[in-house]
Order: sequence, then structure tokens, then C-alpha cells
Amino acid sequence: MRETTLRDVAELAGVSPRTVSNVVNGYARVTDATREKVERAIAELGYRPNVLARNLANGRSGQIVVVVPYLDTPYFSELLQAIIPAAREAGYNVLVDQTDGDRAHESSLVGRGARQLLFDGMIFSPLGLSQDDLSVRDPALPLVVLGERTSDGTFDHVGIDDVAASTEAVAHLIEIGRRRIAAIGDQPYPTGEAAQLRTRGFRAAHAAAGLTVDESLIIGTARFNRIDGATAMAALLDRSDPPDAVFCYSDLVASGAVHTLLAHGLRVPEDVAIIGYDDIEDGRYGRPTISTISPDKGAIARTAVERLVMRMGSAEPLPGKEIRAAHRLIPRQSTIGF
Amino acid sequence: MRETTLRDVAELAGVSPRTVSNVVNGYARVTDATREKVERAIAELGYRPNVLARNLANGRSGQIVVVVPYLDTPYFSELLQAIIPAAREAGYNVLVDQTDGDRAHESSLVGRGARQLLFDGMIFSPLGLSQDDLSVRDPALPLVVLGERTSDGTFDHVGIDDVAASTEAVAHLIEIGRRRIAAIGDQPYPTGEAAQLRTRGFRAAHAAAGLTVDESLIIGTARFNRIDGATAMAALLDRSDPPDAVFCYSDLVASGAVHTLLAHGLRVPEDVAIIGYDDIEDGRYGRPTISTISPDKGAIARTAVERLVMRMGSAEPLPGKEIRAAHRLIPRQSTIGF
DNA sequence: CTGAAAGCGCTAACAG
DNA sequence: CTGTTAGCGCTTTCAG
Repeated sequence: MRETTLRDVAELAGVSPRTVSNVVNGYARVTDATREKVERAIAELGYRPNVLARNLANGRSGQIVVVVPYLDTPYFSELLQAIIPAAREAGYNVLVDQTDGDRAHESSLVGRGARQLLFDGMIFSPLGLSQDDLSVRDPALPLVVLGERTSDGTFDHVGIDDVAASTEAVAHLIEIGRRRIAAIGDQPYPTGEAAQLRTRGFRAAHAAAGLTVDESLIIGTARFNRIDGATAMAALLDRSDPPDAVFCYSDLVASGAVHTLLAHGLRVPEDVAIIGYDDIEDGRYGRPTISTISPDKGAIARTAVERLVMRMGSAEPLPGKEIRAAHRLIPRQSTIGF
Repeated sequence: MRETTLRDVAELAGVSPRTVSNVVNGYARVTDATREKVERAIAELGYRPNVLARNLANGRSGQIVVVVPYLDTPYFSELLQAIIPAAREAGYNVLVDQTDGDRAHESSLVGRGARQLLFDGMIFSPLGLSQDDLSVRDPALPLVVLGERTSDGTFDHVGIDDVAASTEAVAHLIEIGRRRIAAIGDQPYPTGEAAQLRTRGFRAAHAAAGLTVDESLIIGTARFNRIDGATAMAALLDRSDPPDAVFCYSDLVASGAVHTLLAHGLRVPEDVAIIGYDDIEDGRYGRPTISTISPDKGAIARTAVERLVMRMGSAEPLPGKEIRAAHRLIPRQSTIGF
């Protein structure tokens, strides 16, 4: 029992395939009479267009791929949750790929000749790829990069101003009277550009307040998960001179740090104030709730899709654009108390 | 600058398209000599097969779609994270769709004539759809259903034994000496079948221990989010006779309940013990850590993909199968203390 | 406004 | 083992 095709419909309606196509896609104007005939035939046969064939004929797949390092990281799942409806609204289906932050995997996705011609464009949140890696890529692939990279002029980049946001976060800690402030999450190597921007903000806030940074309070972590925060915080507490506040490079890190503090019988924020980054849902329900920098995820998702659609629609490669989404500081219990 | 096609390769190599196709797909045996010629040509031209055309020609898309109600719910994002690699290993790309639990959206996805012929099969985690709704579906779509439905014989179902798992959870509360046990999350209406299974377990555990259920301690919630748990717990605390333990129908609900308890100055588990369901990562890092029922997500993902691949590969619709994945009780601080 | 016909790029039956 | 060729189902140019 074969699927019914456009040709079948045409026959039953007594018109040409061309006309059916017109009706289905609303292209050319069609007489009301023929339109109705065709629609009746479509209904009768239960016809549904074969997307594969359509795609082949017009050379586009109607799919975009969203590539993130991890799907079970709240920040990315929340972002994806926002991207999918935006893409659907623009008429695209969303393929999802996760890279585990693996550099080889990531570069195979954007690299020259990598594309399977299976998607029309890509929204990419790199992790293992350095800025330089990103530049060696298939120039024909419409690409929007998310996160903390910078556009090299061949793709769009959507992100918040990390340095400014980090500065605000640390300024907030200073404002509530903290002076020995630690940072958890630095990554002083090529693929750690994201982290380094946060560290820049950390320093900037100190400078602005006339404070000097205690370099030994900047703790590196391989990733931004709870366990990283928990471990780093434990190390800080082992010292003779623990900090009175910590700027964590993600809310998960913050959550891990809080966990360690409470387990050691310390109070948050009385003994140690904590601020995170990302504004994931968790942070709003823990105890204490976690102060954070909240990027406007909805805006990021909408902008990314909008730019990508624009790039996919253009015959010439568009010049890359740097786009800043909004962010704001949200003070919660972990800094301002109960 | 057109993409190079298989025909171009054939010309350059001086062979027929058929041979190139054979080389690319490793179908028929090809002489080493010609193979090498073809491969050289492929490399020289930077040829890459057009997946769209291939798909059209062999009538399959090489894509499966995974449909979940919400992507930012940790349980689903963790599950998806496990499904994607499993699918990729089986040679499939993963499309993702989220329904917001909307019944119309869900039924439009599985309903008769709904398929866009864009994916070869579907892994579906329904929420708004009742068991009956599920039965009115496109019989040609290979389908594996996740969660708490039951196979009607036309699709596979992979899930844990919810009644048994819930019984264990509540038995655990009884075992640690609790007698006034509440349940948060019941949904006594057609689309609430998932919840009802948990309630069945709740009752079963009471019966097994010779306890009677206080019906007023079974609290309904519209969804399984933190806010639902927080609200329901607040209502329980308003009563003159609050419970000494609560079985929450998800870890998020449990987390919300804990939040409310702590905010009221109560201790967990000393005053009220809490157990959740799903074993999401959060539960391992809060304070207290949350006891839970842990479904084997890896096994669920692998089994679902494996069964789906089997269904997609079979010409005849296979009979539906009911598959039970493993689960286990994980006691943590929220029941057994620190 | 509608019909005829030529592809889109690949696969696979059917020769040879 | 390899070439020829007819589609897969739809879009779209070019006539009419």
C-alpha cells in the first residue's frame, strides 16, 4: 500500500501536478473552483506531501542543528527549550547534537567538508574548540555561535557581555561588605576563553573598588559542574584564611560550593556569600536560593534563530555580526540573606 | 559553485555512477584498482554524498524523533542525553520535539496521517495523552513509548515497574519508623495514569504494613515541578496534623517540598522525611541530599533505541512489547539523615 | 491560471 | 564486477 503522491491527487482532481503543488504551497493564485477540487481530492486520499522529495527538489532540508556540549546541563537544556519553539516558528525542525565538549567532535561538525548537507544551518555552543579552531571551518555553512567566543567575521555570535556581567557580580559582593573574595572556575588555557572573561570581570571589579586580588583565591576547575564547585570550595576551606565570598562561574558550581559550606557547618551568606552565573531554575529553589547573573535566554534563542534564518536565506555569505544579549544581576539569599 | 555530485566523481574516475555508489556504500564488491581510482576522484573533488537525495531514493531519512513534554526538566534532558549517543551508534540522527504536555500537539504527532515522513521512527514520552488517545494512531509509524503507559500491542513500551518502585519508596519510609505518610503528586484523571501508578504503590505499601491510608494526605498536583511540591507541602503544614514523611512523585516535587519545610524552620528528615522519584542529578547535591527511586536511564535509552531500530527495520509491523527496565531505591539524607 | 516536462542527486533493478 | 537506466516525489521553467 503505497503512500499517495501528489500525482495521485492530480489525477483524482483532474488537474496537473503543477496545480496541486500550487494549492499545497499557496504559490501562484488558483481559482477557487480548482482549489476546492484539489482540496477535496487531498482530503479523500489522505495525501501528505513527502518532505524528503520536497527537500531534494528545492535543495534545502528545513532543518537546523543545535550543537551543545551537554544536554543534561540545565543551562543548555533551558536554552534548547527556548530555541526549539523559535525554530519551529520560523519553519525549521531542530536536530540536536551533543559533543561532550570533545574538540575532535566539535571540529568535525564545523570543519571544512564536514557537512552532511542534512541541515541548512547550525547553532553552535562550542566548548572544546578554541577561537582559532573555530576559524578553520566550512565557509558555506550558515553558523551562529553562542557563548563566549568572538565572531571572526564569518559567523554571527550571540552572547552576553561576560566581562561586564562578571564585574557586576563581584561588585555586588564588594557592595555587601565582602573583601576576601574567591573565584571558582578559572581555566587559563586556550579553550578556557569563557572562563577567562569571567576572571577579567573579577579583576575589574576589584580594581574599580581599589582592592587587590589575592591570586591564590582564583581556583581553576576543569568543568563547571557541581562537583567542581564542591571540591574547590573544600580546598578553600582547608586554608587558614578562607574567603568571605565566592564568585562561582556557573550556578552549578555555586550549588556545589554551597553544599560543601553547609556540610562544614558554615552559614551562607553570613560566613561565606556565594554568587553564581546562568540563572538556572535550580538556583531559585535551593536553600539558600542562589544569587546569580541572569542572561536573557529567551532573547538569545530568538536572536540566534533569527540571525541564522537570515544567513540561510541569503545567497551571499553575510558578514558576521557580534550580538549582545541582555543580562541582569539577581541578588538572592546566598548573598543578601533571608 | 555547485556541490560536486556523484556523477562528477564518476566522470573524473572514468567509471559509472553505479560504481561510485558501490564504493561509497560498500555494497557490491569492487576491484581494488577501481576503488582506488574512485576514492582518489572523491578526494580530489571533495565530494560528499547528498543525504537528501539518498534518503529520497531509498525511502528512509535516517532520522528518529524523540518527543518529550519538556526539555528543561532534568529527567528528560538526562534521558535525551542518553538516547542521542545510542541513536547515533545505530546510525540515526535525532530530531527533538517538545510538546509542553499539550494533548493536541501530542496527538498531532502520533495521530493518523500526521507523519511528515521526515523521520523513520519515534521515541515518545507522552504526558497529555491518555492511554486511549495513544491507540488512535498512525499504525505505520514505528513507535516506542516511554514512561507510564502500557503497550496496546501496536508499539513497544519501555519503563520501570512504577507500582513496585513506589511501593518500595513508601516501604522505606515505613521502615524508618514513619506512620503518617503523605503523597504529593496524585492526578486522578485520565491523563494522570503515571501518577496513579505511584498512588497504587503508596497504598500497597500501607496495606503490606497493615497501615491505613489517610486519604486526606494524598495531595494532587497539576504537574511535577518544584513549585508544585513547594505549594503542596505548604498546604500540608497548614494542617493541625502534618505528616512525618512525604512520598513525592518526582525529585523536583521533593526538592520543592524540602524547600518549604526548611523555610518553615523544620528539619529534614528529623521532622519530616522526604523521598522523591527519578534520581536527577540535583538530588545528589542539595542539602539534604534527596532519597529517591532511580530508574536505569541508560538501559531505558539503549533499549528504546534498540527496539525502535528493530521496528524500523521490519517490513511487517512487529507486535508491541512491554519492557521493564531496572530501578533501585537510593536512600539519602532526606530519609536516613546525615 | 494551468499543463508538460525537465530535473534535484542518489539508488538499484536489469543487463552484460 | 560494472554500465545503463528508470525511478524516488516534488518543484519550477517555459509555454499555452
